Amino acid sequence: MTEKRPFALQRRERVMDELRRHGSVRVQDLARALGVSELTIRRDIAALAARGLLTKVHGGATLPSDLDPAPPRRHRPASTPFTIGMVVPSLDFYWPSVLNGARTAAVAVGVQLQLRGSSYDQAEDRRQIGRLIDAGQVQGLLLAPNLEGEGADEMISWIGNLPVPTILVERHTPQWTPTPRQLEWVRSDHALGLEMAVRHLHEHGHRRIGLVLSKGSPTSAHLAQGWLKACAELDLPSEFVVREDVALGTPGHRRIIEGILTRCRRSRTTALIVHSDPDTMSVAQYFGERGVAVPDDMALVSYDDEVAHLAEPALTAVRPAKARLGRVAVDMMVSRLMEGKRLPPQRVLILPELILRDSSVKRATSL
Amino acid sequence: MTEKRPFALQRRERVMDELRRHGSVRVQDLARALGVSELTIRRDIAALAARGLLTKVHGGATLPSDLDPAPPRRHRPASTPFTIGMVVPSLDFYWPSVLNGARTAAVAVGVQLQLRGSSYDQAEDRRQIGRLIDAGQVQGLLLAPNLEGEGADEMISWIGNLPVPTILVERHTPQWTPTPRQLEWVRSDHALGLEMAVRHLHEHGHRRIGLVLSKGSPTSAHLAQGWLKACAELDLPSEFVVREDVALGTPGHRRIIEGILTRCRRSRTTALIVHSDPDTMSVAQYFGERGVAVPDDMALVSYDDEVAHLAEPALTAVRPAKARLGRVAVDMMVSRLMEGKRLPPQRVLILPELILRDSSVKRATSL
DNA sequence: TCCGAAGCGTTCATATTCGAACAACGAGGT
DNA sequence: ACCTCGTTGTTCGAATATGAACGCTTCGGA
Repeated sequence: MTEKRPFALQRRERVMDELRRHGSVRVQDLARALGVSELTIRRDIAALAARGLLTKVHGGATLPSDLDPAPPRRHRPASTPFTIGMVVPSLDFYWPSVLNGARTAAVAVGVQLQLRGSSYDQAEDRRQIGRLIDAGQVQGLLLAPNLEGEGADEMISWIGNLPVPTILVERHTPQWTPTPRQLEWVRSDHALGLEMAVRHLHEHGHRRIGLVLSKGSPTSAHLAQGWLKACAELDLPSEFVVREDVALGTPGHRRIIEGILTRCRRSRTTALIVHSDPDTMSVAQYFGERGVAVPDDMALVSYDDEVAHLAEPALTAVRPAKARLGRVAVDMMVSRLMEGKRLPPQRVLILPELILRDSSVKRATSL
Repeated sequence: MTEKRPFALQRRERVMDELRRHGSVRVQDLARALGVSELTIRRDIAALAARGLLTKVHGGATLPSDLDPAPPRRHRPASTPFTIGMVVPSLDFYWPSVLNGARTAAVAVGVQLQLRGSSYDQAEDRRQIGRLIDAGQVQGLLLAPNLEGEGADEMISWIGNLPVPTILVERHTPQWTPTPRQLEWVRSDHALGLEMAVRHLHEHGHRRIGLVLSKGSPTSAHLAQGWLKACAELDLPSEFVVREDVALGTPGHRRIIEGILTRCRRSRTTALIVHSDPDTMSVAQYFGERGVAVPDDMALVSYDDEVAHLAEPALTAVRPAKARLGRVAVDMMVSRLMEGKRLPPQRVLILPELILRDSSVKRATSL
């Protein structure tokens, strides 16, 4: 069996990923987690530090800090001393990739990016945004606040009246917003992503398809919408929708998946689209245990391609272009800061991609 | 079956495929799997890396990563020998401003722009597009074809299969398009523009508003849609819609306007939104002749701010950001040409602006 | 202030991978 | 038939990635 050790670059990506998630990393932990010597990790960290992507500290590394005694020798024409604030609801799910793209873009155009983690809670969103504003350091804001439920309208109008330009990321508003200027946003077209998944399965003969949505996610609404649209257009039954988290850690997930399996059998459903890779992997695993072969007995498509390629079989997945999202957001903000109000508001949809792997169609070509 | 070794191109497809599936590939595995020498695989990887489709690492390759120490070619400031073709349906109405923006952007980034005028006719569109393709001079196309009526679906799939990347301008498609890649577009959010006009009038007390749409324009559909949406949201009657051209040159325009006036009086309509400046001016003029004061007896908002400021009184108007549109289209195409397929498809809405002048509200400040 | 331990980085060793140079091969064109 | 051009394979010295050893540095408590 071939050594299944990740490449150096992947290791470094992992370092940056851990950093974004936890703000700091320890050499020891990483060495253990990746199964390499500490020295190797140190070398990785040194390389990343040399490019100003992190700050080396005794025992590990942290996010780049201005207090870093070794200043990054980036010879960028820092002609735009802008600082952009960014508030995202989570630092360990979905958003790290977005931040990655944002950071890269920021470095490329020479602006600072100031990050705040929030939660999926409106009060917390406002607190974090308020902190950034009050500090007076940021000239623009990229926000992904919670815009569901009660306070949505008020939140929108609050955001629209902030003293600095604002762009929503992965959020959208009613078409018209009661703000001095119409709010701008950039978001993934999740509805289209789901539609792509449905059409892919339809093309391969599936006529009864199920949808498993995670419970709390703001994307669920878009996914459901795309689902309904696709089913209507293709003349498929659209009643099979489950709204449950079924990832491995969830209490009772086995019982829930068993329920899904039963329902699939009863309705002769031959394909499932599941939101979030961990959930899909959990489903795939349970199905495997119960003798349901993927993709032969049941085709699976995951939504949100983070770790789908690590599953066995590798999962076909819809991949929102998260890095691009972050990049476009930063670019838009920079344009706005440079051109000011002259620039008409703009709303951008980034289309996801469908990555074909092994969980939806039997491979024609074998290794 | 003969041991048929795949062609180089297929091999590279395979590399990319494997990459998408598993996130990384190693030279050894591929060489073994494809029955070629490692060097060959390395050469493939090098070629793909040069196009930015993957990141080379010791031992194999990974998906393009921002940590790539050898980043793709930064755009050469002087020598981007791209030529972008652009086909627009008219050279004397609406489109000149768009072309202006496109031309400016093209000059700014150093690409050629090759222009073709078409008509609002599908056959002519295809002929013009075909000519550009056949000449073999253009690397990308910005198109504004007629996508209404019968042949729309076929037109869309024809465009989606052209051998060069394509971006629709001021057009849109069904969310999902039956094309290898989802079509991209950039367009004005006319529906929102009209909604802004309605809300503006509503804010100033108007409760019975009329809409005059021009007959042949592809924007009419969007305007009608925004109209219905706004009226529904504001709880206004939405039945007053006229679809007639009423500009000064139109035969019978006085009779039509007289009809509109009568209808306004009967339904106690106090505000009109009229598509196209010349039509609005014509209405304003006729109303003036008939003793209907603008804005006191009748508020007017024009759609499409070309000459609205020249009217007397100056017309409040919704202004689609046409120059911006052209510029964004060119920028998008340049990104696509430089970054290739790596770039996920993108769809952009440019929001119009409402320009307040004298035809909709009595000026508070009187001289 | 000092001390021990954990962490760090230099140097060397080793396995692996890379790519330049040249040879071999095969498909088209003349 | 011949040539040419582009692709592929082989060989081999160079480059790279990693790890072990060992002395130096830094940290955090006494």
